[in-house]
Amino acid sequence: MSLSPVRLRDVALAAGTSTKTASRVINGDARVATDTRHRVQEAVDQLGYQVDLMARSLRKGVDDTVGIVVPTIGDPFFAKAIEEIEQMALPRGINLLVASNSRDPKCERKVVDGLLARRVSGLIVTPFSADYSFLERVVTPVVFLDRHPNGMDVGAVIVDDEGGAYRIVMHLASFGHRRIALLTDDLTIETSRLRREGYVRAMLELDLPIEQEFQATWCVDAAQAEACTNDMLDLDHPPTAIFSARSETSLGVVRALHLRHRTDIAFASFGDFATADVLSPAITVIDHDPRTLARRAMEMLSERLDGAPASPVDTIVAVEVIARGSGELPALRAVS
Amino acid sequence: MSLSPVRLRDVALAAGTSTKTASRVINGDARVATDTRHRVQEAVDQLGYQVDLMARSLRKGVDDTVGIVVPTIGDPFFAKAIEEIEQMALPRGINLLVASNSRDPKCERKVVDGLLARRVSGLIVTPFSADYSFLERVVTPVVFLDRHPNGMDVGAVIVDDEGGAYRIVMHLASFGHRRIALLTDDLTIETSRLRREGYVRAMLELDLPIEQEFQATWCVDAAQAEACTNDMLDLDHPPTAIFSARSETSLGVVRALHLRHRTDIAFASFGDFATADVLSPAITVIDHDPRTLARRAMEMLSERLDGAPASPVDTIVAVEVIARGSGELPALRAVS
DNA sequence: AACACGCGTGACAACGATTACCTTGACATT
DNA sequence: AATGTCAAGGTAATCGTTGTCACGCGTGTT
Repeated sequence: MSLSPVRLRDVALAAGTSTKTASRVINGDARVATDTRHRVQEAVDQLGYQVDLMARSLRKGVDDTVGIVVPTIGDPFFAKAIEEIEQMALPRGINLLVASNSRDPKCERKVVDGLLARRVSGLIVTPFSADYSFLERVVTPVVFLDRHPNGMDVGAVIVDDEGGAYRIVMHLASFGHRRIALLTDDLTIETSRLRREGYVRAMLELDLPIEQEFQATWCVDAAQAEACTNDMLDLDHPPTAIFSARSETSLGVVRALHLRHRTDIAFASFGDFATADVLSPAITVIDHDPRTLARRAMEMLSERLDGAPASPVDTIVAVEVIARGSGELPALRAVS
Repeated sequence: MSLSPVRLRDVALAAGTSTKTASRVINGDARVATDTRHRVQEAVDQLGYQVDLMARSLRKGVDDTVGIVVPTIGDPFFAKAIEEIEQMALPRGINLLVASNSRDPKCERKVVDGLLARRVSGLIVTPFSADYSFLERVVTPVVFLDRHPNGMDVGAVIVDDEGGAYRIVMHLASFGHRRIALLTDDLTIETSRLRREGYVRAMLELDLPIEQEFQATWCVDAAQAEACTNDMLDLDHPPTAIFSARSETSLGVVRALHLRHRTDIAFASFGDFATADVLSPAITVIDHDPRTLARRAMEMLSERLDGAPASPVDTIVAVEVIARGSGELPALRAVS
């Protein structure tokens, strides 16, 4: 029935000690006589004993496990982040519980509660749009990744969304573009909102009009982004440059431009993607590496696990523009 | 200290029952009077009680958790597979422990042992190259995904690697190619080996020579694939068509071809990738959907959890060739 | 000589839920 | 009326490990 019928008591019996002493050996407690330690070690090896982590966790009150919640696991950005965190956790003997909130606020709370009920020692969460204030009453350390939670005033590990967007729009404009379109995901998502703010700031500073027709602010996937791009290009006065605020939507834009053979439209993407440098023209992007973000988050969580208090200050990861060609296409002289 | 100071005894106390009855209500046992059930329910809601899953798991002997082990989490193929499994597990209240074996046989055993020590109720494993015979003595159900384990004679959920590779090579040949190169990952990996076998079968059947110079059989990443492609193209008699047996390596091939502006070389990839249909020419691929594979694996695991015995028979998922252009480029007349 | 102290160790009680087993009373059956 | 059946609920043991406390012993201190 049992996974392995070998219990600590069996080890203790074989070594001729009490379970407590065997436990000490296993936990590397220094206060054990060398020869006793030896006998226990031998019994462990011979019997093939393995701790029952469930029992350990119950006794200790926490589980050596970190939970991570992201909107979608399949998104390459989050997949890479998960990978990085797993790599950092593994050597410390920490396991990773992965869950997605499925971009659904209802699901979101349930998923986090489920992880907490499992007594994870810590949590890394990319919030979607649920209210997270309930976490204030929870002692489990939580680090927020990529966005701030609603209803909670706490620091997060984020990238410079606003600044990056601002810079890339300025970049596009420096090639003569005045009609710059914006594609974003759902604006209730903080990253989308901030990137839009960067876009707006740049446009205002440049004294360029923010046309309603050039604002596609609800593209949740590549297909929608493609449709929106097509719509914009069909306008009487279409944009000459496009800024897509997310890798996923960028795929849609690229697809639309490609199918229409519009190699004259300038394009820049917030977020790199696999073949961005191989397309013709190669895609200019703002690189924001999920691994860096993840690493910072895990470091912060480790500190919290060691007792550091939650910081109200953000950790902001810088981003950089990678010019590859698509963002440097000049604006053609206006037709009108 | 505790996550939530509310224990089952508190609920029982508030409802005026024994913990046993409260437990019955929580576990949906029918043998509870409606009004008692009501009182307990109320106490649960009011106190905000949540089961301690650690305690439950210790008592029950298993944890409502499924572990998944893949070579690399960041690989889009496995990321999608993980996503699918998580989506299937969530509604059943099953959590997902994700771990990677880091393509390292030493790590592999440790990772699986760690998950078993956690008393997961089941395991889905994409084996790398460790010996898995130790699992024969383990009662936890394990389903193998994408490959068979070494040292164990058991069914797995796999795709038709050999057949798919065979078909795509025949496809390339039907456009006049005789000099067809092969790029694979490490051949100790079953998928790589089988895809190579499909290639070999096709070549033999077509009576085409299998040139050593056209076999790059150790491309673990895109960079190596790119280098190998460049080497081949620099040969005196380079290939006119290339078959890459893995998405990751395909990215390298695409990069090499693109940078050399070689739009004359035919190319096909085992495994689709994000912008394959947007490149010029668009990339012909063998589509093998990670979600389908994952779904089958999870279904099989569910059956095993319900007591079904391990099947020695494979579940083979069919694959299909998606012709997009790059694989239909004709062979130019030989120069010699 | 009395005392405190550190060390190695073990007995025992948690941790919080489930489960095997038991009691009780209501009702049906003979 | 006696008995059997079954629903509803309780008691105490238990899952495997670790923390608390106490013990015996040798040593250095006063």
